[in-house]
Amino acid sequence: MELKDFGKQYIFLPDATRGAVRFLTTEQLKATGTTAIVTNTLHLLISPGAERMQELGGIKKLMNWDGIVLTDSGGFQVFSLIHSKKWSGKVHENGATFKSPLTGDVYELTPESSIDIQMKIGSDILVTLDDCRKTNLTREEALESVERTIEWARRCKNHFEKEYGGTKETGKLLSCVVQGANYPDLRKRCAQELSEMDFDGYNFGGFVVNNEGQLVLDEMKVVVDNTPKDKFKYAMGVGKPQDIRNAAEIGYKVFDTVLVTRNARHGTLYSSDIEGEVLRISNAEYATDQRPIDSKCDCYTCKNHSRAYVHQMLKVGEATGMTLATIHNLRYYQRLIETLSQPCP
RNA sequence: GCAGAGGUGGCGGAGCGGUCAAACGCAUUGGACUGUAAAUCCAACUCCUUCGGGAUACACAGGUUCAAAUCCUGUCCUCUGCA
Repeated sequence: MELKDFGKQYIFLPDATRGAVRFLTTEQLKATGTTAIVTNTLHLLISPGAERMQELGGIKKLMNWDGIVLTDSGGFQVFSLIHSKKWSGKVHENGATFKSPLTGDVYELTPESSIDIQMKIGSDILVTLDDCRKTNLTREEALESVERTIEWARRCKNHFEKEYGGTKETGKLLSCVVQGANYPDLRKRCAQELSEMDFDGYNFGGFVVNNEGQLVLDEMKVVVDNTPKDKFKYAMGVGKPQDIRNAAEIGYKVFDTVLVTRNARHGTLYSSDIEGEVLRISNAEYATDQRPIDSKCDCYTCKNHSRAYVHQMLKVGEATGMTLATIHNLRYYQRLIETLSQPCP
């Protein structure tokens, strides 16, 4: 697929946060039908570091990956690690300053440095640094987040264009993140102001589900309605299979979620044989089940192994169990994406 | 046979007079996970219950005490050392 066509069709990107989809080789990843992945700026910054990534020829060479790479900006980590005080650091007007829990080294993530790092990683699709926060924000907090996100997006774009020549020179795409929490007017304002800056894609940021676990479709729709029709819409972190279907219906084309791979490792698999499509492989009932996880699935796991085998391998903590489960879930998601592309009968 | 040490929930293992249905691990059984600090986390795990409790329980049988898994006596069993 040509990069310029990214997001014209539905696409699901697994998270290869640190340069690998956990428990999978690049070859196994390709075999699931995956054509694009997400890696993370902040994780790769901490290890192996931006300079080292560049020295090694970038993520694609390192992974031997010939598909598309999208780098998340680190905005979400700013939220989940620094705002939540899991890492020591602080968020300020200029970005975030924080200490690596690994080495104690102090890092400064700014809109400009985020772009620099993403360039050094060798990303195809960059994401602007955003000020992501928890749910249930007060209006003031949400407003501050929106204003900062817009300002940082502006700085990212300026830097990307001045320093690297922008999309024209690099052939890379730059997408931005829309914040605004659950305030539709703030979402709208954020979407409109970002649209004026003309990005290649618009990503729905913040938390995608409410406290009840329901996808925030209304907020998501505001963003679709207030961003350019011809640019891709990326629902970051979405989601459960049904959430992806619902988001697709209102106009989102690009998806990623940790659920697919994390659930696999934790024994929550997907199967069209099961009502509700969730199969908890660790449950006792599968200990002697000789059937494949999903009778309609064409993945390596389903073609070669039984539910009982995956159950047993996961139960005893064999890495192979994680691998087989991850392969299946990823393939399930890729097939889900294929069905979205087909017109409803 | 003699001398030590010891027998606690499915397993390992704390507790050594009251706050013990008994820490903690493991196993088991459910559940959660949504831009990955996650091969993680949560819950249940003697029986009954109208969820307030109730009844049995720490090898077995007695005993001391207001009160025993904890102290005493006997029985059975296990391990280590010496013959």
